[in-house]
Parts: sequence; C-alpha cells; structure tokens
Amino acid sequence: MPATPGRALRPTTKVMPGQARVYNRSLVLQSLYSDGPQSRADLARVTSLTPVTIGALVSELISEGLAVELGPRAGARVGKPATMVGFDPSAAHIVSIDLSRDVMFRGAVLDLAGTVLVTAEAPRDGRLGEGAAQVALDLARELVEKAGRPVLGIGVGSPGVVDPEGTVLSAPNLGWSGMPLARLLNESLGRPVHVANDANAAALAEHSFGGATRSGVLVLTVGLGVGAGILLDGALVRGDRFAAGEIGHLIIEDPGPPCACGRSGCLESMLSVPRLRARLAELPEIERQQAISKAGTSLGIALAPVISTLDLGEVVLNGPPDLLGGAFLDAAATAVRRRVLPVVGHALELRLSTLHENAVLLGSAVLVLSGELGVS
Amino acid sequence: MPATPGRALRPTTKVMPGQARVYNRSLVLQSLYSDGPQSRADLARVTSLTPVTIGALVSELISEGLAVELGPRAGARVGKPATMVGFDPSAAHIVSIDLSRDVMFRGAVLDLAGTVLVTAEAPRDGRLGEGAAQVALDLARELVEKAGRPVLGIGVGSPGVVDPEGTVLSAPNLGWSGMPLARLLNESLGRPVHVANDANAAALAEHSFGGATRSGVLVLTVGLGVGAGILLDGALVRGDRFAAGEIGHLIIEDPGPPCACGRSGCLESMLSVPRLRARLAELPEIERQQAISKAGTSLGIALAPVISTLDLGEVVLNGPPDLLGGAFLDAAATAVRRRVLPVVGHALELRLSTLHENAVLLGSAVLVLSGELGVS
DNA sequence: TTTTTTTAGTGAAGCGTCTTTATAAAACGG
DNA sequence: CCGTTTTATAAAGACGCTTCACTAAAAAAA
Repeated sequence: MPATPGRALRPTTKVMPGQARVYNRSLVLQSLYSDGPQSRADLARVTSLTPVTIGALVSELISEGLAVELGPRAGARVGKPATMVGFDPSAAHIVSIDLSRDVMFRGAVLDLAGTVLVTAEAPRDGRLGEGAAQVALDLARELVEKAGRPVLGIGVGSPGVVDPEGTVLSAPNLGWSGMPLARLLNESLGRPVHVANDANAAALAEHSFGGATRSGVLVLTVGLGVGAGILLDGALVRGDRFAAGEIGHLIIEDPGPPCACGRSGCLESMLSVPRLRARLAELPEIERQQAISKAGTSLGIALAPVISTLDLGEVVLNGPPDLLGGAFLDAAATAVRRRVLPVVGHALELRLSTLHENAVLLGSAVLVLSGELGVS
Repeated sequence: MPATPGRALRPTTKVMPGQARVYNRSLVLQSLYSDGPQSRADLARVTSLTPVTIGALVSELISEGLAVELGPRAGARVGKPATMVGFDPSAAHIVSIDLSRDVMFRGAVLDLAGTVLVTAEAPRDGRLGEGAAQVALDLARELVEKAGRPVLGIGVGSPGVVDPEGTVLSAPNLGWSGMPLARLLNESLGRPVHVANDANAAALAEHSFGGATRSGVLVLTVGLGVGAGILLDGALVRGDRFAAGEIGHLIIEDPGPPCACGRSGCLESMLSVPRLRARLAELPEIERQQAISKAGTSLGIALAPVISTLDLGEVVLNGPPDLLGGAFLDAAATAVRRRVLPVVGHALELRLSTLHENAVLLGSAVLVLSGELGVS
C-alpha cells in the first residue's frame, strides 16, 4: 500500500452527499442562467432529474426570487402549454472591485446577468498596506449603499497572490503581504466576500461573458503587469502556492531588458504596456511594426509549451488593442502554430478579448455568482 | 475559488441519493488504502461521517472482501478497545498492460497495493493496426488467466492520444487511428477496461506509488518518445483534444535537428533516448557532459513557462538514470530556477522517478483502482 | 363534434441513506 | 467499585429523490 500519510482525501469531487440538493438546485439554476428561460419539463429533460424534483426545486427558486414564471411558451405545440420559467437577473445585485489599476481602484454594482449598473472610482494616492485596504473598503461600502437590491456578495480582483480564503499573500504594488482582505470586507460590510487574483478573475470573465467555450482556456492580461489565468473545464487552476498565472516575471529572454523585480528578460519587462510603449516611442515609425511583431513572437515562444502541455483550445489576450491587435497577435499566433503539434495548433483559437477593461470587474462578479449561487 | 462546473451541464456527474453512498464508500476505502488500518471510530473522525454510517459502510466492505477486521488495536488506551479495520490488498488482482515499448508489449498481474505478482511480455514483431491490437489482447488474456484472484479490471497504458472511452484516437507507432481498444478488450475478456496515454499513466503512478504529493505535478517520460502527464489536485489534465502531455513534438529549437514528424527542433528529436545516445556517441568523451547539460538546459527552458503558469510543485523525470540523472537534471533545474519566480523555483522539487520502467504498468493499475474502487 | 394522443405539471407513497438519540460493552482511574 | 471515556450498534426520524397515479390542456384524428 502506498504509505503516504497525510495525503488528503480526494477533494476533486466537489459533490458531497448531503449536498445533493444544493447541487441539483444549482444545476437547475445554471441551466436557467446560461440556456435562458425554459419550462419545468425542459429542465427535467436537460438535467435528467424527474419532473417532480424539478417542480420542487423551481418553486423553491421562485420563492427566493431567483426565478420567475414568464407565462405560456410562445408558439403552439402539441399538448398542454408549458409555463416558461426564467432566471431573474434583478433578484439581487453584486458589488465588484478591481484593484489592478495603479492610481485608481475601480468598482461597480452589477445585476446577476453581469450588466454594469453603477460604477465608481477611488484614487489610491499612493497609499500602501492598511491605507490601500481602507480605500478599497470605502469604495466597497459606497457601492453597497448604492445597490438598489439586496447585495448577493462582494467580489474583488486583486493583483498578487491570493489564497482561497481571500487573503492576499503578496502584492508588492499595494504593499500587502498576508492582507486578510476578504475577512476585512466581510466584517465591515456583513456580506459574503470573494477575492481572487486579477488575471484569474479576468479569465473567469472570459468564460462567463467573453464567449470562451473550450475546456482549456488561457487568458493573458497585459496592462501595468502581465498575468494569466487558466481555466480547465471551467475551473480555475490555483497552483501549489496559489500563484498559478503569475507569469509576469517568467524570464523569456536571456539576457534581456532589466526589470523592477531585479532580474532581466522578464515577460513583463518586454510586454507590459508602459514598457512596450516606451520602447516603441524610441523607435522610428518604420521599425515599430517589427518591434511589435518581435514582442508577439517572444510571447508565442513562451506560450507554446503551455499550450502544448495542456492541449489548450483557446488563448485570449486582454490589453490595449492598438498594441496587441494586428501584428502582435499575428506574430504570436504564428510562433505558437509553428511550435505546437499541428492538430493542436489548427484547433487553437488565439484572439483578443472583447471585454476590455471590464474583465476584472466582470470576473469578480463571477466569483460571487459562482460562490453564492453555483452559477457561471 | 469554488471549482465550478463549466458552462455546459454535465449529466455524467448526476448526483442521486444512491451516488452519495458510492462516494462515501470510496471515501472510507481511500482512507483505509492510503492511511492504513484504522478503527471504525477513526474512520468516522477522518471522514466526518457518523459512526453509524461508518459501521454500515465497513460491514459492506468486509462482506465484499475489500476490508478485513484485524483485531484489537495495539497499545492500551482509555475506553472500549477499538477493533482495527484494514484494506485487503489481496481481495482482487489487476491486469496491467504497457504498450509504450516498441518491440515488446509488457504486462503484469498486480495486487491492489500495486505489488507486481506476475509479469509477461509479448513481441509485437512489427505488427500494426488490428495485428498489434491482437497482440495486446492475447497478452491481456494470458494474464487474466494467470491471475489467482478475481480480476478487478484491466488497465492499459498506450502511446498516442486516448479519449476517455478508451479509444486510441491516434498512435502512429502502432498504426492505430480510432482504435476502440477498451471496447475490444472488454468484449473479449468481460472485465472492466481502462485505457490512458502511457505518459499520463506514468504520472498517475508517481502520484500513487512514487511519492509525488504536491497538488501540481508534471511527470516527463523520456524513452523512445517524450511525453508528459500533468496532475492537478490528483486529477489528470486531459486537454481539449485529449492530447494533454503530448509534448514530444513541441519545437524548442529553431532551427534544430530534423525529426520523424517532418519538422525540426522537436523536444523528441533532442531528448529521446535513441537520439540522445546517438548524438553522444558521435562526440569525444570530454564533450559529452556538456552535450548532456545542453539538453537539460533546453528542457528547462521549455518547462519553465509551464511550471510558472501552473505554479507546479513538483517535476519528475522518468527515463534512463545514466542520461537524465546528474548533469542533465542539474542543468534542467538550473535553467528552470533561473527563469521562474523565485518563490516558485525555491519550492519546486525536480527529481528523477524511482519507479523506473514500471511506471506505466503501475499507472495502468491506478486507472483500474481509481476507476473501479475510487481509490488512488 | 367527439375521441384519442401528446405534453405539462402535481400529489401521495415508498425507498435509500444519512443523522440523532439511546444503549451496551469494555477499559481506566480514583 | 463506581464514574468517565471510548467504541460500536440498534431504533427512530429526517431528507430528498423516484415511481406511480392523476389532472389539465391543447393538437390530431376519427
């Protein structure tokens, strides 16, 4: 017998025995959420639960306000007309906070369908540590007060390494090291709080709102820093030290340009928006396209092993389209396709995000939706 | 955050009250399997089920022969003496088949603890397609007959891309394309059959028998080809086209040595055992160490993005120790640590496998153990 | 028009599995 | 020798799903 004391019992199967009801409930809710209004009979077919069970679950959801009856189905069919049931996106609101920008924290109130209803900003004014946390807290409080419905929860996308309990283990930009952000917000605001890394949140947003449908998706966020989020079968990869996706300081050129991290040739030192813009500004017009292509190729070379190893189906870039679109994207795609197995390269979709700067806000909302309702 | 089900509903994981029982049963079995003999009260504590439930589950397991009572606990304590219950590795046998070697298919009979009891080989004699499948089938049949206990199932590690139903979608070496291997063996032998890619099987073996305990593990198998298996939280990454880990033909040098795949600079063209040995043979003694180091560095450069992106905790190399140990391993480790985030590089364990050529056989057995009993 | 078929939805009874509560057994400690 | 602690099982109850039986309403067929 493999004597491996202390190895945890399989945590992968999230479905616990007593949780069967909860699971089935979220199965129904998920179907209403992503497939739109359906009759109870439709739900029974798609979930392969019995009509009786569906009836009970739906009336529970209706009594909570999460679902509503929408009247008879349009278009005539044989048999008793079905009563359509739909998800009600206005049942509650979500407060979302994006801490990934340097000078301004951004926040929003969203409905359950991810529609942004209210936005707000709060200048950080260079504050670090507790001070920065206070800015985030005040912004969250302001938005909770502005929400016109019960607040389902508060989602936060933070730079740095975030553990599953919502403690920011390390975020140098904000002067945070072991900052218990989720606990802080929860104790002050009395609402469920979910915190994740900003790039990971952006990846969730692509899955739920950006049309990323493959089972293996990598989302690369390029801004002040460079970060990634990986979704396998819709679930975020967390990593051994919760640092999955922290590839900004992966070295891809040796030797390369120096980086703030103390080393050189980091992905961030070559691709981050300020660094890339600065480099381009130094060049004459005609050499810029080439420099952009070169950067794209570097990225492609770095991503190829990841795409190949995980057999990813989709790679999404989120950042300024004027930098990442066109030549950059083409060069990256070419570099990847030259390097990976043809069958993988052919099927791979490599594209820009359509969510732009809302990705982190939307992703933070997904944290709440999936944490509180089991929906995404 | 919560590992949420993907956008699509997954009717496969439908949870009925009856499934809860199965889950709890495997929870108990898993604990007995990996943590060793315990009393019913111990099991109740570790699984957080009630003593009553444990009592019922344990007597079910005992009646099936999977568990046995081992008498009172050694060493006196307060209270009624506990009766120890243990997993019985000899309750059944497993037939394992390794198709990864070129000239010989290897097979074995193992007990449930992974102890190899009988081995057998079957020469393929260059047969391809149906012929090769027939060799595998005959080998499996021979081993099923040699098993001294009921055969729990048949596990197969095959080169190429294998889908979850056990169909080998593509294995050029064996002339297979869409070969329904699991169905074939199941129909002929009447036992449950589980098929997986050979490198993926080797990764499972490292997890269950090789002491790989981190939540993120990559196992690189270097032999005639080069392949990988990635385990996240104990579960294999499958990939969008079931091709996860197929990194043999990832291009890491451009230009590089030509490869059988038609391109050049593939990982396999540089690292596969025959190619590496051939290259070394051409060199004078003094240059060999350097060539080995160079190969290790190339591997490290290719793996660094993967390790960084997934925040892996452990990388295991399986292959000839005379090639992969020493300079190769050191060079790979150095190359990786130079490139990834220091916090990731420090914690990373990069080592050789201790399972050697049994990895695929053991991993195929794990397929059966986890598929049939839910233990690993 | 009337009857049959098809689809939608709900109530009642039953079954499996977990939990709670109660009880018995066996060891230690004062 | 009697309370305390720990182990284990038995009996009763709760929960949630399924099956079976039924009503409801509309199209299709006779």
